[in-house]
Amino acid sequence: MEKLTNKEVSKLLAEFGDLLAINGENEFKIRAYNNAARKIQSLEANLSELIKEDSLEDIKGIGKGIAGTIKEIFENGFSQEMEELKRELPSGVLEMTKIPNLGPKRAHQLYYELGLKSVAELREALENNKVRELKGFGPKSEQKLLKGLQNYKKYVDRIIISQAVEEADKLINALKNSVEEGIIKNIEVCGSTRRRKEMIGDIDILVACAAEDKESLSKKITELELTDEIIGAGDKKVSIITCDGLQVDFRLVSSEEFPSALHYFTGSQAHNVRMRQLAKDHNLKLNEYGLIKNDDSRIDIKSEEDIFVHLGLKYIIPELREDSGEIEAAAEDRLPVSIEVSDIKGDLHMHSRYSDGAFTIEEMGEAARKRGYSYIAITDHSKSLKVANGMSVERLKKQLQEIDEVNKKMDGFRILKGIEVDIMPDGSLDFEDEILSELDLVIASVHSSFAMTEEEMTARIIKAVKNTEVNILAHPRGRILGGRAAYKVDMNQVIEAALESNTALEINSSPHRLDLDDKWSRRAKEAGALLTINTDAHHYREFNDIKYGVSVARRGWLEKDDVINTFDLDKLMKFLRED
DNA sequence: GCCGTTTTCGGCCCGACTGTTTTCAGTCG
Repeated sequence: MEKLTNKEVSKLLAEFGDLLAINGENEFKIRAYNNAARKIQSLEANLSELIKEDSLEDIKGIGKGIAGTIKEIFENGFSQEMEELKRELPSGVLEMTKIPNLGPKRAHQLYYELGLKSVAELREALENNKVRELKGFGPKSEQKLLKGLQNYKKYVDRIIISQAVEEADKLINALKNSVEEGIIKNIEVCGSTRRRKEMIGDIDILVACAAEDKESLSKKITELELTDEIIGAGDKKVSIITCDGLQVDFRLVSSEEFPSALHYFTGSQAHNVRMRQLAKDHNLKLNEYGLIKNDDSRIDIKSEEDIFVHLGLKYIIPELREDSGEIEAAAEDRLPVSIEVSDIKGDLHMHSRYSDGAFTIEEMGEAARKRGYSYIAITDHSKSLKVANGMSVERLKKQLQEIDEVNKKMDGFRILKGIEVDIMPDGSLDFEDEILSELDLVIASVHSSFAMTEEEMTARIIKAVKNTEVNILAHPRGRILGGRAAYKVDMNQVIEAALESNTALEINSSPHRLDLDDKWSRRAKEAGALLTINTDAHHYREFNDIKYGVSVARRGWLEKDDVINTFDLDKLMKFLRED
């Protein structure tokens, strides 16, 4: 049977939790399942390995019961208890809980008191005013649910991080422009956007202002041109849906509360739960308004960092706040010294007009030099990638001459001769080794025949990685966010091969790829492999995407020395010349 | 269901907003 992925198991556990909730089970039991689902989702190791080692119960939050359920799901593809629950509850009831403002309790009521088994039946009951007769429902609930029913599928599911950052900037500027200067004391995007997750579900914006301005500011938010629908609006919290179908939550606090609100609102939820427990252990209470002692007096908090310090921790950057070991590491002073954009000395993956780029070699070089880089590599596509105007041997040789010419004009800056060579289905490369050996740097990547078995694809990629001419494996898993799933490949084996053959694994900074992702980057580092963060730019504007790649690296616990393009030119060349 | 430098039983993060209520439950983050 096909192995289930961590993600699929996580989804099943969460679904189990939802089913239990609809059935009115103990809320802490439900929480345990949801907690376990989150743990599995953010797990680095592969579940099948943990099952083999019988070490599931080592994960905090997973005990005998849930470990048993996971094993059962793995062996049989389903859990007996879950199937029984599903038999009791039609799938439409679970679907109902996806409608805004309709949770498990009310779904339970609708099913057991009105016998509603599907979203369609719910709609009919709402239209016939049947629902308002239930206890706890009324005419307003009826209207809200009808509206939610229209929209619940229309809303955007998730957007990529770059879109979220742009959208947040737009909203922040729009709000700033709608009020007098000085009203907004501080404003910051929080949530998963601040943690720089690769995909974002909704946007959270924190605003500091004076108490007397809260009401008018709340009103301003609901009146923004970008606001399509108001979900809720109080003087502390406003939730809207934008014209693009994106949910945005605003929180309004005082300047004094801003640091603790910033921490709270940045999350992740799992990180916050741990931090609040930790506060409790210190006989304190942590919430969005501050760190509060038992006698209700506040501890003076000037910055987010102060919160960590008061709880005996080193400062944890937002990218690491996922409850994946950062709190323990902060307590023991072994957090990584996270890599920063300013550590990057050059970009080793980009395209010029020789293939599918928009600019000449000189234009790309000049733009990179202006950015403050000390080197770049021009890495156009090889011949078989016809859709991207892949180069023949002759054009490659012409390009090498041109790079020599341009380098003569560049002072204190170097353009490396590179190529992005296709990995053919049999694992061979699209150019002979003899030609590749003339280059400073060879990137290998897969652009065709994605639908191979895991064994075939793994063998294909490992063969390329082990070729001594290859220095970098680009976008190793081939995924396009929101577009194409990663091809099937055993990354653990690829990482081992990269380590043995001194090949760097790329974090491709294109916000559509972000490949490797945070988890695999962390895994690669732990295995001792080296990485490289590049933009794959086809336009020099895309050099700016490097920040997204660096965010992935930060989320993956990477430090400067794990990434070859933080090296100065001499050290980099030494790495490239080693086999 | 999970967990334990006071515990194997009795807790489990904390708060905002809404609608239905007359003090609160449900939903959401």
